[in-house]
Amino acid sequence: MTPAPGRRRLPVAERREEILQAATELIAASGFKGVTLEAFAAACGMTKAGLLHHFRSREELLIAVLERRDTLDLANVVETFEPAPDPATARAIMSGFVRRNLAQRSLVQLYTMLSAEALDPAHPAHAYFRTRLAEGRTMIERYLLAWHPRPDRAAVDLLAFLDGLQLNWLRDDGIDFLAQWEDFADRFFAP
Amino acid sequence: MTPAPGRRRLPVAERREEILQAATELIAASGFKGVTLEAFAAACGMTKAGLLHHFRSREELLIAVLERRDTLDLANVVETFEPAPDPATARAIMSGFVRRNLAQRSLVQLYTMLSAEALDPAHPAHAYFRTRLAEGRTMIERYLLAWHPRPDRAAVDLLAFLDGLQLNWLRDDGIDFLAQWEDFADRFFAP
DNA sequence: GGCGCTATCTACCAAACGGTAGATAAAATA
DNA sequence: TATTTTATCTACCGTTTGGTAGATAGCGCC
Repeated sequence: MTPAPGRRRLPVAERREEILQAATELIAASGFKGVTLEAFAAACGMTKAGLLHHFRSREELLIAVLERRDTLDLANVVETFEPAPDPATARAIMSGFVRRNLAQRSLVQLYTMLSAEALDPAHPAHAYFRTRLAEGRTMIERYLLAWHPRPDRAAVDLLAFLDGLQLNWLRDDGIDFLAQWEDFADRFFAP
Repeated sequence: MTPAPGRRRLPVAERREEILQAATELIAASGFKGVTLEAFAAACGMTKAGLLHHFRSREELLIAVLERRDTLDLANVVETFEPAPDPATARAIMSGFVRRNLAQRSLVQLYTMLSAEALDPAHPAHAYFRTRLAEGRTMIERYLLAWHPRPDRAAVDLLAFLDGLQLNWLRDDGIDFLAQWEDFADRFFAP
């Protein structure tokens, strides 16, 4: 990537971050199965061996990518749910969430591709996604949709629509994500 | 698979069909990238070389799998759309579609995993899914939802919800697909 | 029963893969 | 400047991969 004349030596934290960023983009583009160690390394101007000095295996790199996204993204969302909001606030919260996703297309694609790959029980991230997504749904059901007559059904409804809309938006960026969301929300949060 | 004592010789059409069925299930379980030629072959009790006698490459096998599903599944749906139905009929048609999908979980998983993999422009099935899904959406928009004030938006809404619900159902089969669908339909087809 | 066709097999190959071992060089410290 | 530390590299290994070449055997037809 950089026109390194020979060898570029970075402090550990910095190099790790650089690798994780590059890996995130690569996985977003081609899925985890679709990217080789060599490719991960080349993307930040190193060799396989150099990368493996920071992550002991390709699989460990994947886990690190996922955990990084968690710490970056989840922390500031949790407290938003206290106290349990009314419908209008819930809608506003979700709209904020939608808007943030809209601005991070490649990250959305990472999660979409990976979580589909990981439907296979043999996939290294299978367990991660199972628990991660179940937790997310429970949280939405308990806090965000506490006002709803059937929070369990509603949570599945909401997540299904958002997941599906993301998927279709990734396939065809002509889709007006925000407008579609507001349409849905009009019905979903109606009295 | 079969306890073939030595060598099992089948008529071409029969063998091709057997291979395609097995491949469909394997891809459904692990995605296309996740299954090797050897695995495809072994699943119907052959060797790689034997399989490659029927499909010249692994990629050609994938295309054949997709085209087979098209011919099996699409033909009898098209005429259902003539003439353009009213809302109640449209809902009934979609319910039928949902019910059929429910009965073919592994086929649904095949499409879900593959179409996510194929978000990568370098994927062998990328073009296939782009055109296939766009056509489907157009058809729904023009015929099935002709009665709707905004058929374009509605088509995206409907497909997004169904895709997302499928995805979540594959992740967690505790989800009551049919009930969720009827919930959604109550709102979607409301006056 | 003998013959031809071809579906299938055994054996192999080159390339790509994840990962390891040991050499090298860039900083930090003294 | 000399020494230590360690981030990075070069070179390699064993395995798995998609695919090929040529031998073998099951079936239809005379």
